[in-house]
Amino acid sequence: MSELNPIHILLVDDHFIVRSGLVASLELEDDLRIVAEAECGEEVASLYQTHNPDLVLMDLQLPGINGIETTASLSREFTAAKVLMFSTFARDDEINAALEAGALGYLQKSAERDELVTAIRAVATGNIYLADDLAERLRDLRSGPNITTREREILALIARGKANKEIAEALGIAEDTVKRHASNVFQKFGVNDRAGATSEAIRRGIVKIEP
Amino acid sequence: MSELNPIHILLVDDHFIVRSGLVASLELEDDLRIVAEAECGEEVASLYQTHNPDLVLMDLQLPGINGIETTASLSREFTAAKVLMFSTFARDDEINAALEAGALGYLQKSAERDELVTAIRAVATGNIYLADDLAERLRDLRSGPNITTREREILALIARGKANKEIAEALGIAEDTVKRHASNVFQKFGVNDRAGATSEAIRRGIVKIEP
DNA sequence: CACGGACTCCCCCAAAAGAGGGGGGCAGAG
DNA sequence: CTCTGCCCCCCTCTTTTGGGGGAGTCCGTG
Repeated sequence: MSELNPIHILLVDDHFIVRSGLVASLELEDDLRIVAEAECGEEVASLYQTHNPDLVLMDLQLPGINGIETTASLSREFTAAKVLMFSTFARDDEINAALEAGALGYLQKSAERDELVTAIRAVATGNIYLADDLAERLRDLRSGPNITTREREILALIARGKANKEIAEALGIAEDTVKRHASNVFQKFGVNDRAGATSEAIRRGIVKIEP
Repeated sequence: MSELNPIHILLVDDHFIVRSGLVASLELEDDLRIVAEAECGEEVASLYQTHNPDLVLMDLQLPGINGIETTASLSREFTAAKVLMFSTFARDDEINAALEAGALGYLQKSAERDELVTAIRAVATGNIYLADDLAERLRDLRSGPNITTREREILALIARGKANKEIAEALGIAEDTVKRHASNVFQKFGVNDRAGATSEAIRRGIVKIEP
């Protein structure tokens, strides 16, 4: 809280624009000090060790190992690490994954400066920070239907246009079983065909889409 | 190029972090001057009129009217407006839409500072700026399969899990016609079922996904 | 005007999908 | 130990899908 004991921050973001924006904004607060910057997840561990920051402000979208994985491995290595995740989006599954990986807070990049500073101070002192609306959505997610790992696998293949028979062969199970899983997913999603399930899966971030 | 004739920039971005980052970075260049900032598309027109900037640096993702629509209406009103679109992603369809809306350049936020400055100078003097890889992808897109409006409509309904019969009723056409359109789309996409088509459509940005 | 593209509809048909109904095994939690 | 959730398999059934053929209109461009 005072200049005598500033919050040391390790910044992790691959966009220089964002880094310079954060540096410019945060250095206006005399209790915040950015002591190191990383451009990718790979650099984080060693920078953490040398600078021992009070808080890691981490972008979720990072090239290579992403913010979630970085957070997870950082938390494993340094259990005291306090991570505030910082993302362009507020996707339910990402928030969930970030918190499970050990992040203490999740903030959208659209957040105002005040909120950012509040979140930093909260997380640096070991509190959990989540904006109201995010907290609400997270509750919905946790109470919502949970898709099993097997169902995820089938879903991923369905979204890639695979037929039940192909999926069965790929997974080494009977086609009937694939249909069974698919039906269960449809029910959980409240849809009634694979196209609808595909949309849902992509929307919920269960299935990633890439070229 | 000189301090006597700096490039006046209107910045449009809803994220204060990005704005302050850009201000911090660009003011290091003495031929660049940010003369105004807008947080949303609605503010752009009047700010443009009062400041008459040489360049508008516009974020594509804006709340309310997005960067593309804003660019389109700005270009209509002020034909001399030079817009450099600035986006987190490099989605083919967005690049295409941005250029069609009248933007002279498209830059990813992951761009380095050098590239940003280069792009700004290029666009401010009326040139078109597109990174190599983006230009290449754009060519692919233009030469690639073009989906007709009717096909888009059908695609959107397919992605929402509608059956052919439902789509036919919704559009007031025969189910056979829906199937015909669907088949054509499958062929154009190189997929063989509606789930695959849904993925493709979402990936290409033809179908939007929202809660 | 002729041509191509978009849109429309018709027919047929094999294959797949989706919704039921069974049942069994195996883990972890209570 | 029982119960629950996940995973697996088999069956039947109806509906949907997707591919093939052919064929008409309308519209804009060359």
